[in-house]
Amino acid sequence: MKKKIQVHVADDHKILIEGIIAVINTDDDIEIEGYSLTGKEVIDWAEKHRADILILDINMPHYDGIEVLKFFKLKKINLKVIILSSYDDVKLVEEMLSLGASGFLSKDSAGEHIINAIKAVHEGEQYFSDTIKNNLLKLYTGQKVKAGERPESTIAHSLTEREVEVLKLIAQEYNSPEIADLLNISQSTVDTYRKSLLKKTNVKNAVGLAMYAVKNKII
Amino acid sequence: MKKKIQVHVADDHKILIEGIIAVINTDDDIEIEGYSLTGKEVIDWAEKHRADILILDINMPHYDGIEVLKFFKLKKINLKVIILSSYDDVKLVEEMLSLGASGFLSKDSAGEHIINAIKAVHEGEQYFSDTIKNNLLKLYTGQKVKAGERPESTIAHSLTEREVEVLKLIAQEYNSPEIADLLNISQSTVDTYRKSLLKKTNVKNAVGLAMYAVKNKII
DNA sequence: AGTTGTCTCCCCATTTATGGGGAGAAGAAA
DNA sequence: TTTCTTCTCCCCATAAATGGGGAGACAACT
Repeated sequence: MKKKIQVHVADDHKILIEGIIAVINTDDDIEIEGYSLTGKEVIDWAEKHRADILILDINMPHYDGIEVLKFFKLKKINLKVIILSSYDDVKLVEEMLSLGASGFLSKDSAGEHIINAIKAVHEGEQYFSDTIKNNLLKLYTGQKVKAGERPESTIAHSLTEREVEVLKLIAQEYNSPEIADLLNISQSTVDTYRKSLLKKTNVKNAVGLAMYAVKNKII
Repeated sequence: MKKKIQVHVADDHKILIEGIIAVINTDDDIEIEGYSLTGKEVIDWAEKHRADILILDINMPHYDGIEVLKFFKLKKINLKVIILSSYDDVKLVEEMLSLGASGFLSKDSAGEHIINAIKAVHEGEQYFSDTIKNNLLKLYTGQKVKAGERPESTIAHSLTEREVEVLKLIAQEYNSPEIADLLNISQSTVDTYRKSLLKKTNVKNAVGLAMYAVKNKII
């Protein structure tokens, strides 16, 4: 008998985990190795255990999916990861690809796609659910992409370190005088960063910057 | 044979719906009437169909759970609703209670609780999952609550409809002149709403308002 | 040696936002 | 009827944010 594909599931919503387990149990080639409810649990698990595939939610308490992927990269843990993302997370696909993710499943997609994703990724392929593919298309329309090239990132336009620092503080309701004080620079400098942040992120005002920070998980 | 309890499920994540259906199918007294993937679908469904219990996610595209409840109230649709909430939504419990919700299930809780919740609510009781109860306790610690009285809301201080409208627009990067134009009111009025929003939500500035809107799923 | 990027600071001006107050009209609730 | 809430608008003033420009110091890279 062929060895079954071992799958570990990480999501903070237990009901969703139960759903995935229920779906996976309908397939004879795959079995659940276990599950984790927080990013920390995933990291702890990964240090002592192994599975063929990890299904990973991005948005979890106590270390989110991105941090988990970074940890794997740092520790050179080689594990095939399928990202389970909600519609908002699509913009992070590139970052997650570069961090070693192999597949992307939208939570909107039907459970049956999980099976296909697991099998494809297990064979070494990449897998993107239709919803994700459509959202990616929307995101990149207007950008010409030559074959073999990756499109330029539309987001996180290489903000500099200092800009990110200022952005974080703006998103935490600090105003310019306060930020100047916290970073030990003049208010003029802070205002200069505000201007460059507005240009680079292409938003209208501080509220836009805060929303940008949220969407790009900068805070 | 006793008639089974008919349940309709509304959530934008199909996998989660499948999980709930799988759990519910383990119980002989309950059966799934159908499901909806957006708030709009729920409203359309409610106009023509009926079930005993609706399990409703708060955070959905195209009319969120709150709006669905408001619609029910407006149309005097009498349907027992169990809210399926993620950890962030707890602060909205009071608002949803006043809108007629009968139960609150955390997505963190195990699937078995769904069965208990459905049966309790069907008997006319209220049901709160432990996670929700704990979070509510945290929220209200420090406030003395006399028996029989409802604690005063610490947040979401019953923002008025108009305030919520303005808040949504602020969180979408509109400034006061633009909001005045969009709502056909004077800029003075918009600024009055800004002030009352700042007081009620206890944040420092427009960025804080936007973050409040995000946290409370108002946008 | 020259270019480029980042960090730092300043000038100017205008527009927005914030903070305090008051107040009328309409409707709901007590 | 009186009270309360909500929505609407205004006055005042100061603080903050935005938009344009320039510019020096320093490190890294070509």
